[in-house]
Amino acid sequence: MSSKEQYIGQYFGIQPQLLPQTATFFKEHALLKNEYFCRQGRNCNTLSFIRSGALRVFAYQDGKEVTQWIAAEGELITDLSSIMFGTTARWEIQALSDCELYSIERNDLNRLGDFIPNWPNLEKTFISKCFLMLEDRVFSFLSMTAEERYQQFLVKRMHLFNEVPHQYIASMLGMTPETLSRLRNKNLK
Amino acid sequence: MSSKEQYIGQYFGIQPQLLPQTATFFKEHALLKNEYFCRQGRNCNTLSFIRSGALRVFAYQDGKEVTQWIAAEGELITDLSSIMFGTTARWEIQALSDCELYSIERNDLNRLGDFIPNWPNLEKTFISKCFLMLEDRVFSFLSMTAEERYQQFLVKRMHLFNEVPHQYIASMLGMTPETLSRLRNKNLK
DNA sequence: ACCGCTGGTTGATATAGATCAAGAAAGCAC
DNA sequence: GTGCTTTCTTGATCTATATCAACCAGCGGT
Repeated sequence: MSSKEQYIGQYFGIQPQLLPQTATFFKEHALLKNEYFCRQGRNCNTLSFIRSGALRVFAYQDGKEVTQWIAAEGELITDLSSIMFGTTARWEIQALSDCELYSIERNDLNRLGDFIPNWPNLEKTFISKCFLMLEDRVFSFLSMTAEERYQQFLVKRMHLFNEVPHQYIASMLGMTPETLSRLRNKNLK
Repeated sequence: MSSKEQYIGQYFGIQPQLLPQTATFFKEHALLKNEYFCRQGRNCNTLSFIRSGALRVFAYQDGKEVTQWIAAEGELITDLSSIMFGTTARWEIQALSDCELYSIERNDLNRLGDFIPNWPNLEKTFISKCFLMLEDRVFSFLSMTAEERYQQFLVKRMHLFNEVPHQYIASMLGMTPETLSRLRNKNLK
């Protein structure tokens, strides 16, 4: 089984015998560091598995960039609003390093249901899990201090510290780079 | 068309001719103030439209109640994890006032697809919208002050101020009741 | 009408985290 | 390797918001 089939199979839970056919819809595609996967206000018709590299999802607020999310190897990246509803993208998505992606276009995505019997359910399951993750994230802002959010991040996604600039991690956690730096320092001792 | 059919039709975008059949799955059911719709750690097998009243979704953190969300008339209430995946509920959900609900049980929900042709898609659309709402909420914590979140809440859901205790609104917005009180006071002048 | 309780307001003080500024380190191009 | 740019760290100060405490108002029950 190709690496591409493995990624797709794991993520969506597609039956092995359907994997080869499914995989043909996903094209390999590369992105150089700093290239944009998607621009706010334009259409984003692509959903991609990240085979290598990392991307950040952000938007401008009062002239500053606010990082909503960082996606890394083994995860999916897209602008959900655009891919689901055909609206213009809500987010800027930019490569933080050179990326290798397996990408499917919106019209092909909508055709997966033609031969994967329970596709709409798999899709529903996938989005539900994303929803639950965001629920946890909202709760973390309601109930945790910056330090606690940092600790939680350490446990869940420590590897990102070696892969992406810390300033973006800080923004994603809702703190300044200075605060993140001090927390790191404090926790080393 | 009954009020029940209207609620359901509006929310999920079900074709008019299927509405009567769909509506039979939703039972009217009442909840008294302070009664629990769902308890954390137990199963929550119900999804309900709120015909009247309001409920709050919360969890305990360090002995304190943290309000994740308040749902009011015209909205849906459930524990998504429990209803989707059959897990135990992540949240406590309690009636803030006497409530009239239109409720469907989990097994009936799963049977709607038998006669509503594009049901899985309608469900997917519904959850996607919830996801986008949470995305905005996360962004509000990353990029806005307590005062800005309050202002935004005023525009979107001002009516809740007359319906539920302010302390829960404060918690949901990520601030203390004292801060909310001061912001309200400041903005009246 | 009165009592109690829950929720809201107001003031005084404390503090987590932001901001501003300067320097150090780490990447990257040539 | 050298220099330039970007990122990270550290320190000093400031500020939004939390905390603590007291008081007040409204409402439901009797």
